[in-house]
Amino acid sequence: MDADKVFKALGDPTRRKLLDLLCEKNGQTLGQLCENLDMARQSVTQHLELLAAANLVSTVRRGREKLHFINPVPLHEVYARWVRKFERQRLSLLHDLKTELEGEQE
Amino acid sequence: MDADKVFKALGDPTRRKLLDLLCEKNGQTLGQLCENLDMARQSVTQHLELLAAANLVSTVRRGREKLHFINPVPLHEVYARWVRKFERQRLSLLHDLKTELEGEQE
DNA sequence: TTGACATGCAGGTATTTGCCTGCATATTTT
DNA sequence: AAAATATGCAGGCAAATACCTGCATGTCAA
Repeated sequence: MDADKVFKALGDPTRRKLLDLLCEKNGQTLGQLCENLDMARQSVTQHLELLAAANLVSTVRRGREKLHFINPVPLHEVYARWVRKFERQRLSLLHDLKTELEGEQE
Repeated sequence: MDADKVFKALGDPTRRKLLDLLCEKNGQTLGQLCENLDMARQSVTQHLELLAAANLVSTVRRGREKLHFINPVPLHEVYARWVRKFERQRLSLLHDLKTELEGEQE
């Protein structure tokens, strides 16, 4: 998994909205997704390409349509490998120092 | 919490490295952080400003130094409010459809 | 007080990004 | 086959981004 691509992909609100849309209804076509995204089709395509590069979305061709499916695995991996360690960190010691110092000056 | 700022802040590898550095040793000065980040001090400052804007880092002045502290709360909030719903989603029905369709063409 | 040190401020530039339009291709429908 | 539909490809532009350098300010120590 390329964590950088995942974070980059999530860094844009349009792309997060695309994931939201696919979360509501998986397997939507490009056209369907465009209906909810006040911008040109080609822009949506580019966003979807980035999501696909991050492996957050995979596609299936069905005739002239292209169906888009969300893949939650990279999200979970990013959380498990990266976010988690910040959550359960014992920052308390230095956090107390910080709070103390803040009390001095604020 | 401004989720957009948090995602934006996390979208850059340098800023994630800054969080990593602060995770290893909280309360570091700008100078200390620069030592680990092969780029000009001013660039690091700008990255730290973005992290602060996302409330991922808070600072305390101590004399001529500026101490940087990591704040894991926005990370947890982003996970709880946004990432989580993708993890425990029942994408199975349509996922099965997708798998089936993939089988047809691949 | 003077010099060394830590950071702040103000631009300047090259690259990336997000968006667009115009035309091409592929598939279905009539 | 021809028209309608769904998507792909190529290029172009403005704004944002990630860097930088040079100078200013504030703080500590000799």
